[in-house]
Amino acid sequence: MDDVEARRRVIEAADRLYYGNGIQAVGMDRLRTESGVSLKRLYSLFSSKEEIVLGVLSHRHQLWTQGLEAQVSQVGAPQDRVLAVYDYLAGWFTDDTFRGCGFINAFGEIGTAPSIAAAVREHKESFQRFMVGLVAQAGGSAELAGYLALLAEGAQTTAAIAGSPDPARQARRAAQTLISAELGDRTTVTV
Amino acid sequence: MDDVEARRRVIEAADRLYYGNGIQAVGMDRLRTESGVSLKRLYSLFSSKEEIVLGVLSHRHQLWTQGLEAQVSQVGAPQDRVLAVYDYLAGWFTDDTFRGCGFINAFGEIGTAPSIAAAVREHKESFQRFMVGLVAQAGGSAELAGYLALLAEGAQTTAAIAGSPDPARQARRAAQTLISAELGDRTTVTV
DNA sequence: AGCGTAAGAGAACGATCGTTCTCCACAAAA
DNA sequence: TTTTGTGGAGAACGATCGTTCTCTTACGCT
Repeated sequence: MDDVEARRRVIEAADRLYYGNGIQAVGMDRLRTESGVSLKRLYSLFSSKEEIVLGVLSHRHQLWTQGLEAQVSQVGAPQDRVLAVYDYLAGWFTDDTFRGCGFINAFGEIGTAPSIAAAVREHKESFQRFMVGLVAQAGGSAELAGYLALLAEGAQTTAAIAGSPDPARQARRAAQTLISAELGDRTTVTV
Repeated sequence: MDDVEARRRVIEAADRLYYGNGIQAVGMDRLRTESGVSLKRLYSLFSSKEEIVLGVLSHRHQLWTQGLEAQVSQVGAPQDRVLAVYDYLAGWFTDDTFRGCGFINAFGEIGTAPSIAAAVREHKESFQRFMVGLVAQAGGSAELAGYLALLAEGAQTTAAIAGSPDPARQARRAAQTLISAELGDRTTVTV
């Protein structure tokens, strides 16, 4: 097993364990057992647990971004591409391992560590930028994109706590209303 | 110091420490030191740390509810009473100890404990009911109330992570748009 | 074959976790 | 004054934390 493969196994196991149980609740011994990577190797690949957490967040950011872009790319009409964000959320919320946004959870638990707080902030800023671009393609303002991002964030926490995927559809309908209010209804082409 | 006063000191210290540092990061020794209540007394007042966390959540629920109702009660016009929710958030977000919603944080960190998850769920359901009532007074639907609750939830996490109180005002403007879309603009009386 | 070295398993380290127990001081009752 | 008992301070408990170290095995090189 080379270093690349070992890192992959560690990050994958850590992501699953930290996300499902909380970060502090999972010790290095458990991570060793479930990743199959010895403690010595773990500490040669990562300098500390905090580095592993940062690696997990980076990995999660990639998965999120790729999944989101894949969902959006399946849709053509600019306004529907914006709404596809909430369809992506709806699919995620029905995953039975769903337990809210891993970044928000990490921030609440160990956001006092500056490097963790920074990683979470960057992820959320990246999502904001993504929404601004997507909304701009539909002719909408950055202000509108901010509203739609708030709805997406609210849907994530509400779905996690209520244990229901419904907030995704609810957020989608609210987004439709906000888009229509700024842009008018463009489901039929106007010239 | 009677039991009532001792409980008050424990809950107050625990709330401050857990909210500011995360729950698992604060041990019973620190809680003993900062509350001034001995470990023996602590365990005669509460059967376990989990009971203390539940007490903190209950206390936080009371503070939140009272503060919210106080803010809303200062306003007369039904639509403005709805918007006062976001003014309450704006005030909270500027508190320099603000670190997001304590319930969301607790859920992410130790939501695997059923009693904690239940307490968080009840708090959020209570807020949903509050919004439904408030929106109904303005002639709005439960569906609209759901949208406005999502905005409030999203504003809390976004403000915490971005470290800015601005999402409160952003959510307020989005809420205004959603209210106008369902009810029309009622800032001047229409007959 | 003999030697050097990297990596494995997991014991060990000091610290701290939640919880319990011991010991002592002081106040009320006899 | 002596006895009894309640509650405080904090030591102690076993477990587990993140991290390091030891010991052993096994493989590459000459």
